[in-house]
Amino acid sequence: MTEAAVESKSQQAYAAVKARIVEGTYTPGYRLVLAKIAEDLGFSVVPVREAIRRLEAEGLVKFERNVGATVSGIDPTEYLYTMQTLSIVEGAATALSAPLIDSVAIARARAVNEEMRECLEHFDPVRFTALNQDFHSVLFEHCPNPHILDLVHRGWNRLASLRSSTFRFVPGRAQESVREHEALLQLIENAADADTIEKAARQHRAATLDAYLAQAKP
Amino acid sequence: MTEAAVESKSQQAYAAVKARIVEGTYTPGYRLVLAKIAEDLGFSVVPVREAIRRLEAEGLVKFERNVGATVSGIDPTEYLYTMQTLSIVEGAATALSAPLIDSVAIARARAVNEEMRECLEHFDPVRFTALNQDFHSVLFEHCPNPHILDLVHRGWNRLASLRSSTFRFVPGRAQESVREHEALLQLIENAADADTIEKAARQHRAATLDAYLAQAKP
DNA sequence: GAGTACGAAATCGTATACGAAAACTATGAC
DNA sequence: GTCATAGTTTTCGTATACGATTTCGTACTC
Repeated sequence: MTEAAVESKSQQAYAAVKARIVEGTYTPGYRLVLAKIAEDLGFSVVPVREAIRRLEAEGLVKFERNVGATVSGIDPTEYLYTMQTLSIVEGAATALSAPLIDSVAIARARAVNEEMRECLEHFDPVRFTALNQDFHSVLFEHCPNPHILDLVHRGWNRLASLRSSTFRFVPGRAQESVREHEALLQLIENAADADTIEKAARQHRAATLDAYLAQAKP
Repeated sequence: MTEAAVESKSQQAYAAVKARIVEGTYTPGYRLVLAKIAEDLGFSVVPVREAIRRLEAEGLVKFERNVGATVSGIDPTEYLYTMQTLSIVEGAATALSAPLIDSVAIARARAVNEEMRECLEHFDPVRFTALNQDFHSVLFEHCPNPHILDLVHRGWNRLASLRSSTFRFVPGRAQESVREHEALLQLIENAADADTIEKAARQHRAATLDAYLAQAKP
């Protein structure tokens, strides 16, 4: 079992840079200099370049010809686009998954949601965010269409790069979110029709966007 | 006006290979050898490799470590995933665009659809397919969310690589499609509510998938 | 004749190198 | 003090080169 299956360097570079973006080491606007990253990782620039372009395709970085790459993010318009798209694909993913979710998974999701409620009391927004992803991951884990699941994950990644920005935290929204989770679980338990579930899931995401917009406007 | 704005070679390579896939020169399963393509284009392998990886990210080619790239496609399961996803994103794109479509665009779309009907009489499936894209492009051209539009285009590209396969042509489906287009235009003209339009657009794509499945099963 | 082992060829993955474009800096004119 | 300009530096884009891995063909064994 000498099983190597070493990742290619470009793959490693991809994972490394992505991690730094998602965890917030590289914040939006950060200039990604190929040579510098290559040196950090001990690779040459070629695999690093490949990694960066892949991240560009996923929307995590912005690449400008002969200038270089920067961590993308920020722009409220972009946030709107991403949330709107997520609303749609998450709605679809939930509706497609719902009939395949068994009572065990429901119980698991409910436990996660309960923990989220506790996070609110102890004011732990970081853990709350992580649990929120867990919650939805449980719902989606049997999604029959991997393409849609992939789109969901891409959206999450984009949002992750904005984590510490002002976008995420709107007063009162978190409490509402926990309530919506429970309502969603009940719809799934009761085998509500796909349309109803899709609409509820879509609304769940849309409400977060609306809360942000309402706060941002005035 | 010496306006140069030369495309980068990797960009040219991307466009060239993509075109060959979409137009059917490289059919699914075709082995894309970096060195060979590079020689054809007169570039070195580096930009070609970059282009191929970009196409991989879009799902047009499949890349295997230390082995190489092949034009992807075929698999009925993959077709199902793609069509299902397209159904969702096209539905959303149509619903979002509908309020922004003016009567001029409607007339244009209707003219295209009329031409599609004529194609059926002269049995010109190639032109029919092209016009079909034109039709939907008119509907989407003012789509307020570029992310969603991008997803639509990605789906189209995937399907394009399957063009000459059995997937596309199901007896009678084309006639139905033209009728559905007209119905869709009327919904938009009458400013039907977003839900109705979304459902109709979604169904339009789903029906093609269903027709294929019904034919494939028995 | 089928299957295995080994060697040659093909192809990929990555490093290094260098020309080209952009960004920065310093200098000078007004 | 501001703007324009020329020179320097940084960083990217691509070519070339070579080691690593896989594939293919051939010979050999049973």
